[in-house]
Amino acid sequence: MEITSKQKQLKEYINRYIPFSDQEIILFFEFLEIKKYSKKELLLKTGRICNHHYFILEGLLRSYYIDEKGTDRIIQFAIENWWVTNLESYVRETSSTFSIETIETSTILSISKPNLELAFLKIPKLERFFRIITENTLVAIQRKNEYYMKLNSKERFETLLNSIPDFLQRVPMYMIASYLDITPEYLSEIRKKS
Amino acid sequence: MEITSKQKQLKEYINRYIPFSDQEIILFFEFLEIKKYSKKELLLKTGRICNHHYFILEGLLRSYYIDEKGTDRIIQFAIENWWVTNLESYVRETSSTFSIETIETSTILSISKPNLELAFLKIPKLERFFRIITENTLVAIQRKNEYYMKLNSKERFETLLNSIPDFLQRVPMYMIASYLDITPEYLSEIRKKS
DNA sequence: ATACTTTCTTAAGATACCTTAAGATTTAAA
DNA sequence: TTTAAATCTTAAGGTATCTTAAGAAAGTAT
Repeated sequence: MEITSKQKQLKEYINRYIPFSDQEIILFFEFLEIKKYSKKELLLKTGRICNHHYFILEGLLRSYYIDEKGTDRIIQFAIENWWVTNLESYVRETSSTFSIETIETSTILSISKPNLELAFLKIPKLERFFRIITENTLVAIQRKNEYYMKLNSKERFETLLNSIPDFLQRVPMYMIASYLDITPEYLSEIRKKS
Repeated sequence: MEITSKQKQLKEYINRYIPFSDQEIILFFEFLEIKKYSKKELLLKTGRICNHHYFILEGLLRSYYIDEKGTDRIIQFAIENWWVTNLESYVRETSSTFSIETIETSTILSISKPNLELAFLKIPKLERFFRIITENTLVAIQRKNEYYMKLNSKERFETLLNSIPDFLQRVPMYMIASYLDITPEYLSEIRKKS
């Protein structure tokens, strides 16, 4: 049986961490759903329980909440070949404190909690794989914290651009400001000085 | 075979997440080392590769680094029944960007990376257990981030005291200030106002 | 008990970043 | 092509928090 290009993309991603055969990918794919989203569609809404893991085949998402003043606060961006979820809400089955929304038109794979549990039984290697990507997520979050503590706004901005250069093209400045936890006005000043 | 009180403590902790029999605990214990540390001893030093997971049976630790101005910056405290490591350093085998040190006299279990891999083979359930505690760590870090973004210094201080009330007795103020990412002088002002 | 070290406080001046408000520019819609 | 919506910039005044420096209080060792 031939594998599709989307299956191939997922396989290449998984193979970074664990060897998976075409057979295993095809088997895993049966537990997944695929869906295309247009701009500004919600995958997860604040207040709901998150019961999926999402894998971005194509596109760009943001996780954010709206603070008491009504301002969007972006917690995280996510691009192609990233897994996204609200792990706290997923694991504890508590209502999510943030939303996940597309910034661009995006193609997303998703797996529900019951399906993931079934998949763990059918493909035991997956347990290890999900431990590893959870570890990686943790490392990424710790990195972000670290550079937040160590750097001032200007340095945070530069670090972000260095790590994902095409962000300037793909994400509006005011969203980058929100992610950096500064006002758009102040980001504008910072950029002027550079 | 009777289990020791330390084995019992670990068992009770693990049983919060996964059922483990006395037998399994005794088996797992063979992969662990136990050691007593006095105040201000290092478990992990900046620059070294972290190749252990640590479990605190008793005592209090901090993770911290020293910034370019020579000031200690505390990333995390950890108390009884917590696992501690530098996961990035452990997973990627890169040199650690922070140190882990005892604040109080502490009794610590540790497991080395090779031993943990062996233990995964002998006790497959452990793989799930470590996925779960990694998830929990991630949730805790995300929580901390969230309240850092949402709250001002005074509110952060109050939140910390509410979550771990005996911290005031166990940890000096200047360390709490460091953890809250403010100066001791400013923390002093905040507390005066309360 | 005395001296030494660690921890905590006070206060004045400095700075990073925010708020508000308005206008300029770019992008999308009719 | 014109209009409306979204995004970005500028500037003035304000606030949270820092820096420096010094002294007070508490804890520990001789």
